[in-house]
Amino acid sequence: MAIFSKDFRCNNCNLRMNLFCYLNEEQLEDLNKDRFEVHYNRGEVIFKQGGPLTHIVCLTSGQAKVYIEGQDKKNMILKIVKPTELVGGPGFPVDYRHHFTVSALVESSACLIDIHAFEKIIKTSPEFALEFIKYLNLTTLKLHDKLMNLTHKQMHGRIADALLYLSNEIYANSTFEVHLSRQDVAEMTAMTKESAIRILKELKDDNIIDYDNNRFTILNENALNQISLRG
Amino acid sequence: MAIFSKDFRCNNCNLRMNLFCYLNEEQLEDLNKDRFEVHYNRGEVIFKQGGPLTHIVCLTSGQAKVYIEGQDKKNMILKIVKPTELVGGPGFPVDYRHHFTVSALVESSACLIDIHAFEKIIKTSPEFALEFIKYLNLTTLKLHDKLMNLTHKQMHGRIADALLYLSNEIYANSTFEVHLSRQDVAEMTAMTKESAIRILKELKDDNIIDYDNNRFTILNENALNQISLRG
DNA sequence: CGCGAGCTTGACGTTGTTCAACTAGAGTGG
DNA sequence: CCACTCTAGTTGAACAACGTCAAGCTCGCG
Repeated sequence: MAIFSKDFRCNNCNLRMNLFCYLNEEQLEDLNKDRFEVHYNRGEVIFKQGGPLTHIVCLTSGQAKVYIEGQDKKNMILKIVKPTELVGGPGFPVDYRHHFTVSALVESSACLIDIHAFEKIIKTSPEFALEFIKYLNLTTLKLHDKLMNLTHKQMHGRIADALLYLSNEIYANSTFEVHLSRQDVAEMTAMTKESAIRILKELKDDNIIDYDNNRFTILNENALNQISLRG
Repeated sequence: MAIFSKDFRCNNCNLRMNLFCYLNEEQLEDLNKDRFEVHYNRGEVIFKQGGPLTHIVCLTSGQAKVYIEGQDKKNMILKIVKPTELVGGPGFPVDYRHHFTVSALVESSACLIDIHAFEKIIKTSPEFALEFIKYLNLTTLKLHDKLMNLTHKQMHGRIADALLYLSNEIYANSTFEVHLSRQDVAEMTAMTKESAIRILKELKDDNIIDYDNNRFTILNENALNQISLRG
């Protein structure tokens, strides 16, 4: 893969996040020194909740799930990330620890940027800092949405949200094959896997969606939107 | 109040948030030009969800509630703010609109800083920018907590959380008089006011808390912590 | 062929909401 | 001063939503 070639550098990286377009050549060159690529197999942990936040991660290929590990195996999937999304970690610069776990859903690779180099860039590029603040606030807005949806909607609405999220934001297609287990779907929607299965089946019986194993098709997006809205 | 005196300026403001200690005299002087105080009566809206984000607000006296207005009057109180907390608004610099409403729970006053002046400070002071990022990430971490608590705990645990929050973080006292209605308590804990009332009564019957009207006393903090942990 | 992991289904009990009724206190107008 | 109304608080009963538990299923793999 080109990304692993010897003369590959941030400057000519076409996988770099749009956030980094606020940096000049020199800054990118600087950044290039303190980054490296890592390859992950399916299921492998990219970074772990509670572990030290030494690098900012930018997914360059594959797909990963970001989740908080609660007590009694009660996890909560915050989002799915795809290239070339940054996975910062809110521990920066609070306690320099990770507050969620990220694990690869498929074979993936990621660009790891040294946290101090990242901090230096923020300090030297005000435009970058502002853009990073924008990114953080966007994340907060999505969290607000998630909070409202998960606490105020009942299961049908929550499953509808999850399906629309996958279809629209992750796969950009009404048919898609997920790399998530039923348990994962449950952890996205704050319910038990049994409930998730039941609601999915109901939606299938009502001809709103169809699926076979992990291959889903949204047959009636309007109906799904209605269910999402009604809660 | 001294804060309204004519020669009152950011430089000698003892109400200024610790965030601003990263600014020098000149920057504070600059900031001083683009700020002003506003006084609010109980119940008045300081800024409104959906409205334009023209100023960053820093509460200088009183107390306010920050809440998202959902459909069908299903609101969610995100937090209570007290002096001298900043209430930024995640719309900055995303869409320059407010994404939650802030209203005064008691007579309050706030320092309103022009959003462009604030943006300018971020661009001119890297230390301030980094500190602001830290503040944003702390907010995100608290949101994660809230998300986990509200989705994975049942009502007793959620009420316990709310009481501990008020006692420890807002009033710093085991006895406190809230300016919240039962409906507000319900909106903090994502349940109906009937349920909130029932759980509060149960806790009172079990001698874990006591209350008369809006004056609460935590009698057995250990028990409350246990309830919070058990979910 | 047997094993284990993930998936599925049904029965059942618990949790939490809804609805309706009742109470207390604060304001309002005659 | 007394109705009257309005709002917030409270309670109980009925009901729906959701989780738990247990059983059976499928499929890939050794």
